Amino acid sequence: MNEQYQPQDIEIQAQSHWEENQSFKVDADPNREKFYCLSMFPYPSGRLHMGHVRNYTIGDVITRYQRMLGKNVLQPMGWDAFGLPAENAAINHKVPPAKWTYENIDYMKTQLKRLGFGYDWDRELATCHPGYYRWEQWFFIQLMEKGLVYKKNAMVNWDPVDQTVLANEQVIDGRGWRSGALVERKEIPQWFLKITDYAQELLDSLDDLDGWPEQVRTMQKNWIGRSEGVELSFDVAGHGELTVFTTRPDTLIGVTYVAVAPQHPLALAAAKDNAQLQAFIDDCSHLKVAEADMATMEKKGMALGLEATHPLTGATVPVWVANFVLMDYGSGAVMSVPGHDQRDWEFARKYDLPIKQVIKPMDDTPVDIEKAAFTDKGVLVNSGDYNDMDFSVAFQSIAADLKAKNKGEIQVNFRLRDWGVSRQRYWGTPIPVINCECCGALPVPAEDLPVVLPTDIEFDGVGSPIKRMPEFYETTCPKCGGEASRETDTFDTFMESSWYYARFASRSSDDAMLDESADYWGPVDQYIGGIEHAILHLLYSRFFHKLMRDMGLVSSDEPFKSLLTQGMVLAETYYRDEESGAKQWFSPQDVDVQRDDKGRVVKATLLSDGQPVSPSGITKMSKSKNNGIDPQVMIDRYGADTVRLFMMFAAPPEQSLEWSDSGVEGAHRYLKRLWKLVFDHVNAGAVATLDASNLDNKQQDVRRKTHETIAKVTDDIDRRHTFNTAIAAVMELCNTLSRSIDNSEQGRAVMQEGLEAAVVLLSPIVPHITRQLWLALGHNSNLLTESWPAVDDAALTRNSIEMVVQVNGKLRGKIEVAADADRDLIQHAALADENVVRFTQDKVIRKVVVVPNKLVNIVVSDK
RNA sequence: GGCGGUGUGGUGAAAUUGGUAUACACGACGGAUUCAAAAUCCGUUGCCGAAAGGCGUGGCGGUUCGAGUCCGCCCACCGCUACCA
Repeated sequence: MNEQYQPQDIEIQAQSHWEENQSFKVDADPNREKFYCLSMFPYPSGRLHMGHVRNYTIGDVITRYQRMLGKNVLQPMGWDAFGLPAENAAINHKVPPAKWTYENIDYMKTQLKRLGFGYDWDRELATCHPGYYRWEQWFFIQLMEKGLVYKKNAMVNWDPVDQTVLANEQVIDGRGWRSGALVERKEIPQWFLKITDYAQELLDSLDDLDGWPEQVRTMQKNWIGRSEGVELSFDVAGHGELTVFTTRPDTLIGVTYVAVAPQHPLALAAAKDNAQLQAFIDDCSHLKVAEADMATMEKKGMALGLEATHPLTGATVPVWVANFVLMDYGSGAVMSVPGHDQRDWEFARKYDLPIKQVIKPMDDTPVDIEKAAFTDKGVLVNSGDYNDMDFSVAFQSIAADLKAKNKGEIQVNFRLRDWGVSRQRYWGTPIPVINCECCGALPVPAEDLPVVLPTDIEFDGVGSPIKRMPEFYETTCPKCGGEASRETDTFDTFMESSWYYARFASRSSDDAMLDESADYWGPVDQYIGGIEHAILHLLYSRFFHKLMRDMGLVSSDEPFKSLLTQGMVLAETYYRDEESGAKQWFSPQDVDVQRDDKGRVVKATLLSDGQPVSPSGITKMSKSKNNGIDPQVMIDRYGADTVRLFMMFAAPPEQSLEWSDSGVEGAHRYLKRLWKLVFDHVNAGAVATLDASNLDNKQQDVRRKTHETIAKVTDDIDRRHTFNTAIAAVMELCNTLSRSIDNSEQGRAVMQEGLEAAVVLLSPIVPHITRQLWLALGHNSNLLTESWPAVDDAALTRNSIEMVVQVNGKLRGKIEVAADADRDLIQHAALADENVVRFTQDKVIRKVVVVPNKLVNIVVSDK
């Protein structure tokens, strides 16, 4: 054993050993318990970032731990390879997206291997490979045939200069990011998947996902947004019926106007001979199609000059157009009750529309409807026959009256909208559809799949190149044989990431999307990824899984049994103001920080010129703030184990993690100390067999610490996933061991047991150094499959326990009592404690609370 | 705007079921070693106070023998918001 810890040598050695022995290759084996551990696959952006390192370290730790429990463990890795950044890179660097993507994959793969992650690389996949996306095309065709797919017009952000559709992130302050042109909203035909058909099931089965964080389930529940209400219609003179949905039919008598979306047929019709109205509608077309922007913009509207007849009272109310009503959602129209809805109230105030109170509080507290809307449920007033009814009675009787008049009925509504999967982009899976003038939109016949995306192209950012490639889109109709053209839109990349977990399990299936091993490995036992995916990716995957189930491809109901959502990786930011007024951002690694004698930061200067820079807080590592730390630099400097250890130690996985150079050095220092501790022990010669019944008190204390640590670390890794406290516990054990050097025969045996425990417990986190230390401690077995250490309960027993004594809740003393002491004895000892007496002697003792094994609280008051 | 989360020493954090607030680290300070520095090792380190003791988990209030933890209101910051992945 080398006296110096040399991470670069031992890590490369360990990694080639694993590679040569195919240590992480697995096959389905029905006789063994399986465990499928999956981390969200990366987008191949160029280099790994710290968020990847964190995500994949967590996954690797869990994988290695589960393997040591004796399970058949699968941990695959692949590439979410389609997407917008490849198109941006193509524009900026004049590299075709495919070439750029595959080069990135090659580089990032070497990085993942250098970090020691135990993946079964035989299962690697890239979603941009036709062998992968052909099954997605096949699946879409099955969905078309089952009627789960339809085409309709939907809104996009349109750049009139670049003649292209923009993603929300490409719209900056209402303008196209490249052209600077004012972005317009435009309706174009797009494909949709009927996720709303599964809304109820997606909601119901959330209750079964007890391995998911409560917050993610809540977010999904709110996103699906089931509500019970009434769909009803108003007659609009000369235009027929206008349908609206409301969850508050009890307020129906309080309707003072109705509002429609700017793109609503009623608004468009009214604008034909009203230039002002047309201008307003045009103005509304310069809005981003993002929910956040819609919700925070100024609420504006205009009267259409149309009147709607109230379905119950027969009164007429004006019809308005309002910019906050969404055409894509519901019927594109809402009824407005300014008295009992805050947004309606503000709108009514702004445009002088009447506000009518029809609900009062249950307890008759006065309400001033002139100051704000009263939005709570209550009792009806000013509502004729419905007066004095409470919410649920009013709900039912108004719904019944509407039904009797054939004007409405009770309906369940979901906030969830169908999933628009068309993207007007090049770098994605071609939608396998042929458009024929005679026969309409038809699926590409299964035997013609895949529809391969041409990769030998020039990409200039003005539209998608395949829209200009007749050799791609010109084809014949599979039905009539006439001239037809292919769809040139591609799929939303969420399509690829919605089923990759299942494909990993049946990676070798050549003639089907999935084979029977999808059911051996699935569902995923532990899924790990960023919290930012809490809604969309995780909901779409759950939807896809149910679609695949209903097609007989898998038998489980849900794709991911347990979910761990990891926090972001943050770093300090530093900047200088430039003359242009812009900020220049400096990498934290180029900045020197000076502290006062309390350790507070007083000054930051740039290493290169010694001049000051301004700190600007801690934010997510990003290119724009130049505060990303390259994992590769850290691996080269300290080794993979140090990076892994720091990542796991700095914060619990679900919280955000702040990068700290000195924290990394601390992690490295600890590994050096551990190495030295083992080296000194091994160097002192052979070790006798442990005789647990023949130890002195100190040896028993050390041994107890060893077994307490095994219990704590097992619980932390297995149940809590708090790797930071697991590491802290092993550090404590090492501190105890290094302070208790005992060269007696049994002292050395206790040390051997303690060091072996530390090495095995840490092995999932720092697999390279522990492999070497395991060998040094005299083992030639494979640490990867060594069984996880068991707690010896006998080692945990104590003769006496320390208990805390409080007086009125304040700590006043500590007492040592026998482990089996009864309540009276404990109380007696507590009251007799010298310091406790000082605080009780002039007082009256009101009560004594004894909490076994913990504390005694003596409640006193003045005489 | 909506939904979800976070807030504890100089810093990252710990306290798992309402029971000793600050484990484990980082930083800082003091010391040993060294020609010197780095590295390493040892010690001190929540705040106020000479001490006794008091105060202290974003703020205000409540429940309890006892609250970082439970309840109510408020503040600040972060994530998602349907075409970023």
